[in-house]
Amino acid sequence: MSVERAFRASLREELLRSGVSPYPHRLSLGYVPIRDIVSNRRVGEAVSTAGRVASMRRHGGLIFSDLVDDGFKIQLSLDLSVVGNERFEWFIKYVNLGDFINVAGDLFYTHKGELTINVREYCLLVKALRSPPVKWGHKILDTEVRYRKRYLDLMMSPQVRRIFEVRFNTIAEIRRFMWERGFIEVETPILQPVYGGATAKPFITRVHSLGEDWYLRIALELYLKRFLVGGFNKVFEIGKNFRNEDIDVQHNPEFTMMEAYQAYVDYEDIMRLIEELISNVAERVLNTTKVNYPVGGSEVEIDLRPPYRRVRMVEGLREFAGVDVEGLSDDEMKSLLRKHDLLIPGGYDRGRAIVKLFDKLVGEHHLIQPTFVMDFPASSSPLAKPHRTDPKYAERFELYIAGMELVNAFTELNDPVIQETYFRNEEERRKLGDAEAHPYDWDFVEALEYGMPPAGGLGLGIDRLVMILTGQTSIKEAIPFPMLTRSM
RNA sequence: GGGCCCGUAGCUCAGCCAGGUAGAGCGGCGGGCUUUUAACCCGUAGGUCCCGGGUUCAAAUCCCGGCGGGCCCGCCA
Repeated sequence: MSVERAFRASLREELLRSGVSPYPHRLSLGYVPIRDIVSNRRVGEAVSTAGRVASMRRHGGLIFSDLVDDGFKIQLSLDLSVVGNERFEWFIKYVNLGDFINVAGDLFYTHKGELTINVREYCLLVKALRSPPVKWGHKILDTEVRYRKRYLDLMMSPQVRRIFEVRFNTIAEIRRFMWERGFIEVETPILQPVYGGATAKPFITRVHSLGEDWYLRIALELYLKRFLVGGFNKVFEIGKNFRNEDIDVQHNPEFTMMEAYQAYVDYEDIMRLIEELISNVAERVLNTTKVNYPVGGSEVEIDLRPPYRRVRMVEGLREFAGVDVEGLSDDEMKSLLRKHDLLIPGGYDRGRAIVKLFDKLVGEHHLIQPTFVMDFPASSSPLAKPHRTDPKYAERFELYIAGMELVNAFTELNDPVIQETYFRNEEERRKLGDAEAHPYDWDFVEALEYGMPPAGGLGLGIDRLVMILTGQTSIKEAIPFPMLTRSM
């Protein structure tokens, strides 16, 4: 490596001495994207383009080379009899794999039928001091290198590039969908004096000018609801959340959520909104609502077309685990928890116990096709409105796909007195050892006291949606620069 | 927090079990070759064997500790 780098650095020096810039400011030969050239083949026509030299195959006085530009590739041929001896030799001496060049020439098809630019002129644009780690189109296999130096992963592998094209198209389509339905995209603070909107451990950061420790947000929820109080009826935000918890195949400490809140609707309306959103986005991004996803070692076809199955949490436990929690006494619940090695931080609570059992016995294993799990126990949902027919439950649901939780949504709690009670309960649980209990947010309660319209809201994990749409089982594959330990 | 696997050339890996001169292919560089596309042929350079300690005449190899990565479980939305 160091030998090769030194060699290329010496070429750079030679170029500078000879008055040729190894990093010119502008393209001297013009530029049409390779994407446009290959999609609009006009054989015989003169074209100019630019890109990275991805391969070279020399046959005496003829060099075939592949030029890659913005994910598209075209073959060049450099013919000694066309460019002349001097420019031919210069190319061999000074142009290496990984360099960027600007070329002008004529389009033709080779004997093998490949569209090729017969180069008349060329110009070096960038002298790369390091060569590409693998041949273009081949995957780097060392996962650590792929994550730490994602630019190489993107550079070398069209499949990896494709994942991120899907990711950013997905975000664009979500945005378009929400705008089309009249939602306004807003911004809320990432740095917050009180975190909230989810149960998670936060990152703490120092605000020097205030002399205070603040938090990086763990959710968007409480500030978006303040928009509802302020009179906005339909708002959404796409942004990063930060949760100071474990890193694994479904969790990255920094991850992307879309949250949306709509006045005058309930969680039933939100279910329909989500069905439309996800199927619409899949259709737009993939041209299909059917995706293949590995589940338990084999590919399963998942159909994102509505309607999605709706199942109450207690019914799910009955159907998939054979447990009728509504018929169990607290003592029976506790022994069931013990049997499955489940602990409840902050002490036993019937609602939380039901959720624990559901997560353990049902969640990942059974909910492969899109399924709304409805009606969580009220005590597990301090920001959701109690159920209209049974206040032991909350009007809350989660959407599961491929065993992953993608969406969490409620009919939003807008009674400030109940909200205050829930916050107090959470504070009590915190004192009893539940580090992830929801903090008390006085200002939010005060906002509710001014009146928040009845509303439905949702949070969608975008990284996980991208995993589903691209068939990836690790969230690191769906995040461009996933979090890894600093050192290498 | 627990378990399993991995770390050797730019890349992919062999060598480790059973200690004795650091290897191959690809890539790089030099040469040859005017229709190749994982081009081909000849030659050649390239090493902190993840780090530290121990055992030994001798450690990539055995032992201990650490670091980094992957996966599974626990915890967690």
